[in-house]
Amino acid sequence: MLQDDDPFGEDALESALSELEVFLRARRLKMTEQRRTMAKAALSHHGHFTAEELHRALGNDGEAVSLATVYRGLAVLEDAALVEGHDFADGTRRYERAVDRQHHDHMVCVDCRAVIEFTNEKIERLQQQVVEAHGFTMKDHSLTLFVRCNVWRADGACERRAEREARRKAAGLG
Amino acid sequence: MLQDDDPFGEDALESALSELEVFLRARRLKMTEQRRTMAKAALSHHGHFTAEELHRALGNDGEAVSLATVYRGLAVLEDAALVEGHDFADGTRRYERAVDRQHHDHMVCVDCRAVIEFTNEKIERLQQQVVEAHGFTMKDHSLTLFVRCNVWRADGACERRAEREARRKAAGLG
DNA sequence: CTAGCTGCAAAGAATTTGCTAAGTA
DNA sequence: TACTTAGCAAATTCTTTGCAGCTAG
Repeated sequence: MLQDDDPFGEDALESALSELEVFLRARRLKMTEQRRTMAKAALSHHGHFTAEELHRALGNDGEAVSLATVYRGLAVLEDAALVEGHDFADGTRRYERAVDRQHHDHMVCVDCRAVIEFTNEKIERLQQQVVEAHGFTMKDHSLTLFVRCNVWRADGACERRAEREARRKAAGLG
Repeated sequence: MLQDDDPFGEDALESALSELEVFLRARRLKMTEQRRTMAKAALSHHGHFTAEELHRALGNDGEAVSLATVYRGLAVLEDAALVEGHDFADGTRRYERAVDRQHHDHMVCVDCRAVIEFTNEKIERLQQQVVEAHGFTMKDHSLTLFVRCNVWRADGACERRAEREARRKAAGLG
């Protein structure tokens, strides 16, 4: 799931890593092998990933980092703004690279859980206006559109849909 | 937390309950004392509440419903569109009445966790346009603006802020 | 050296589920 | 009566934490 192709560039990665070092130094935290490994993997990955997935990916590379450390490390990387965490209302937090990326929002397919990104400047501006109109300060915002991506109708890409519905039905509740 | 004043009206509540009955009948589910009790409490409550809170509220009224049943019941009420569930990224699902209410989005204060509602037609329309432009079907959407409501500066209403920060600091990562 | 880190196993919080008695249509 | 529920407790899932030894600065 985490891929080796680098949509980011060797140099960009290097610069992000030194950003991380600056961040760590500023709070007397340490640059460890694990943090470096995780940062590299997280930044090179394109798309969203969970703690569990990052953990598995590192395990496969023979660069194993314990799951607890992955959770702690992701918190650090998020604080350092190298990654961004999202809550897509399915009980599992998802992350994505936050450096060298423009801001965007998400659509999540309720069938197959695919995540589609989009940007809309007008919406951004309107959000800011709403917050200001109340006299508040915007710290963050999260816009997620839950959609049916309809892909399954064409080529079965939403195959997980069937699974999930079967599971749900079997579990009772109608 | 759940209050007895009814911002909803006796008759509106009755009509919502029969809506629920129709929903249940349509899927051969049963109208039980617990479901009726929960529906009443949930609908009469104004503002957001958690499963835990609803459970406690019913317990206090001497109308005890087990926590498991509250969870299952909220799922039914949500399916029946009597309540709406939200995920404000703090690990606990929150609900609110969904009948006789216009759609709205939320601002959540990152300091005191206060929830402020707002509506913005323009944003709604733009969201719909985005989804359509991709050929998807909108099933739901969730827009949450995380803000600093600044109230604490004036009157201390955001006092929980201090608590939370202390806890966070004590928990390490700091 | 020494504060901070890691791995491990255990703890936690929120939510879900299996099972059996009980209730509804 | 037949099928859906409720309550309870155990199980799950994701995430956090305590602790003892390890490591970077």
